[in-house]
Amino acid sequence: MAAGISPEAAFGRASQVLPRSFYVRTAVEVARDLLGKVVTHGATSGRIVETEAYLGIDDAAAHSARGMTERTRVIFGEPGHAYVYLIYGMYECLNLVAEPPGSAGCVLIRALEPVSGLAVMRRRRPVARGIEALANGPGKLTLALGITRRHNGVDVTRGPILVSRPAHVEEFEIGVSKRVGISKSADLPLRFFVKGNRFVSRG
DNA sequence: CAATAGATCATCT
DNA sequence: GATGATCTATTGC
Repeated sequence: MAAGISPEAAFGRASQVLPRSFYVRTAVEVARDLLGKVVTHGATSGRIVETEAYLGIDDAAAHSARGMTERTRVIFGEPGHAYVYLIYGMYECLNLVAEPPGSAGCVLIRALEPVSGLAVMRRRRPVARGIEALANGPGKLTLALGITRRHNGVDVTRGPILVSRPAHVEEFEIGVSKRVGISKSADLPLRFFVKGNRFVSRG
């Protein structure tokens, strides 16, 4: 490599943290566009391969469906922040807030393809057999990345959790299906995933 | 393979 | 007092 040429210039583009404007769109647009992006926390990071959109209106499955409460406050707040909540008394789920302040709408991150910090992830998820199982579910990926309710409300354009567009983006097809594990508004096609990717939580 | 039960608790009714 | 945007182990085909 020639002197004076940065690695970024040599490879064409650097990894770049997604700006606030990325999140100021509908939850569906943000959910689709988050596929292929990378979530980083500390030494661990993973590529998003599965998401679900939760809407501000006409979506009974969304936590925001009954208006703002103490728990759902961040969903109504500034886009580009993390909404982390406890599910089934045991696991935590990571969401990214979409849409402008005042408008509810968020995206559940359902599965990651591990990118860095694999050894740390394995330590945090000793029951996982292969690397596919480290983060192929919403409760698993928060464990693997060390994300907890402490991170509820953090700004993912600033850290300690960051979401970026990787320097090298591979092409992929987007699959669409019903969301997983809900009983209300269950038939809406709001789950998006990288077609054929082995780290998706189900086919 | 599929189906099911148990773990465990903050939030909301 | 009931309800989950889940995961794992176990049981049954």
